[in-house]
Amino acid sequence: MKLSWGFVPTLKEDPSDAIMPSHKLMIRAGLVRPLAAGIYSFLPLGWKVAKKVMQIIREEMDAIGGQEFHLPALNPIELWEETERLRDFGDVIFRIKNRPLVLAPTHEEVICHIAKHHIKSYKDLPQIWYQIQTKFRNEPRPRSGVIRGRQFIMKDSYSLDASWEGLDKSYELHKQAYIKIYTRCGLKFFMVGASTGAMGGSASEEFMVESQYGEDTVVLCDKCGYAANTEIAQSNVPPAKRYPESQPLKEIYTPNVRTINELAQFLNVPTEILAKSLVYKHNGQPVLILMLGNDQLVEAKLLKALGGGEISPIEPEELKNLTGANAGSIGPVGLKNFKIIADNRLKDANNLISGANKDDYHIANIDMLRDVKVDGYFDLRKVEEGEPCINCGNPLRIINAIEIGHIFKLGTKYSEAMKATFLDENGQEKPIIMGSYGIGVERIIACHIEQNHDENGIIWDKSIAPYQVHLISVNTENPKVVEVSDKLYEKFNAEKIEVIYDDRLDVSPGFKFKDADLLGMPLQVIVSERNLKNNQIEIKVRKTGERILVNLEEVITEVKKMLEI
RNA sequence: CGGGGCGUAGCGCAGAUGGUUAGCGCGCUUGCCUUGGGAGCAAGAGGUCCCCGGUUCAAGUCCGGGCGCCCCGACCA
Repeated sequence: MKLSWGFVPTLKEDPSDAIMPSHKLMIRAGLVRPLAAGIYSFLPLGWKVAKKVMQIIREEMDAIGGQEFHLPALNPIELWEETERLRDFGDVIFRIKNRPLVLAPTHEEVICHIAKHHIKSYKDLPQIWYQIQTKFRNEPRPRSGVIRGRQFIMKDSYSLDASWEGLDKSYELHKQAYIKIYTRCGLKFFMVGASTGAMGGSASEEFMVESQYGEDTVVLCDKCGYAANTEIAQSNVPPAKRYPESQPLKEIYTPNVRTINELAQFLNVPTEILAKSLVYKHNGQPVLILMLGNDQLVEAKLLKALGGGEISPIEPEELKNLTGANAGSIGPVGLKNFKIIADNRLKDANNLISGANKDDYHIANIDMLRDVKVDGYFDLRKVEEGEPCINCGNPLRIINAIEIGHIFKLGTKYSEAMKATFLDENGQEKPIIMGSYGIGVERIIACHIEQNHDENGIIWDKSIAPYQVHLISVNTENPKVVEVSDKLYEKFNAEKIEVIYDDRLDVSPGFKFKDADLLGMPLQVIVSERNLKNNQIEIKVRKTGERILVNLEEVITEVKKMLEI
């Protein structure tokens, strides 16, 4: 491609509303343009990168026996009612106004629909079906350029198995394929245990890229390798104590004390004997949640403990009506018509202090066994930096990360709901056992740029660079330079080396160099008057800045060597 | 969905207390000139000042409403 006619609109200045380097650079280098919030147009250069990423994904999915589909983005709304996900997704699902259709945010339903009609026997299994397709999600807040959009490209695949062992195998195949895909795309990444969320299922893992801009927080142990999303992460923090003797309950006057810290200070006691009460509504019913001290509640854990459904913090007014007290004075003792669950750290503890359900009063010496009717203990707390690792005791680290892939063992949630069954060896009807696996294509591109850029621009890995070579002619007033450059361009093309050629006659050398660094092709081949005098051509490595001079006749050979092709 | 910010030329922005013909840099067009790190000179083109309504002799500017975009939070399959 020649820049004299190619559409590569580069920008000298950063777009004002971009924060992340990848967002700025994708726009400045002419890869994408915003159309609306969370909606981007891919321009030729960006689309070329996307196609390379998709090709890598395709090759690795094919290698594990995946079969590529192309499923419709428009789905009948009934399909989504069958699995109740129309309700579960809520406003996130785009609905079509003039037909009973929705824009699919993912494709478990369609896969099940096909499987239901065509998978009849255990002999038809296993299957791995995948597609690379545009997904639609009405995100409440798109952000970070292409990283969270309302429309995005996703590789989604689905495994269909006759047994749980089969699912394990399909899951493992995907895990290995994903490792290869991200490695080939030149990403530094890691895996964490993750929450299955509303997708359901028994287990899931996420592929993560460390980034200060990441929307996820993950807990890492540098010693034993423990890694988990904070949505499920646990640590080895000590539980609250159980003293030999439980003191009698005692009401204490605590004027204007609202928070745990204020309470600890007011009573001059450690936070480890204080039980914090939170009230949520679960499917419309109030639930009291007891946490130790200043422990933070993880809503994903709470949702899991409650078995799914809808949860939200209770409104202050309703809280007052139900308990007679305001937040800050709520407690488990004497509370009626509330489901009460507690964090594991509080199990069997005694001599605790919590709210009295009366403003400005707390109750001391609460014994979880004697005074509280607990409906269950669960891990509900957020792990904090420096707490001992659950496996080895080493202090844990907490970092932000961007999720670039997620793999789920779904089980039979969808096949049961949609009656996608098969006959097993004994002629018994069984639901198909499913797995679901996703990769965000734009996120791979954005994360690659996050990890590979400098103050001048992008530094592409050759595996997904739009072009391998950026050919530059400087001193175009010299006909010899133009002639040699043109010939080199033809030669690169003949040799099937992808080349973008800055053949513009009216652009100064400095401008071309800046553009080349911004676009970030792995090698720059520079044809100039001063080097041509000695029959030499300059090759610059974008990543290292290293420059070498080679004889004109050796350029192609040298470039091939440097690109290892 | 809560909180904050912004909306003026393709992009980045300036336009106190309302007051002529709305500016600046970059980019764009034409000409001259220039060619190793985003050159220079000259002449140009380009505007629904986000939209609707109001106040006023007069609104980019003040008031009301709406829309859009960004950021923080909530949510995130």
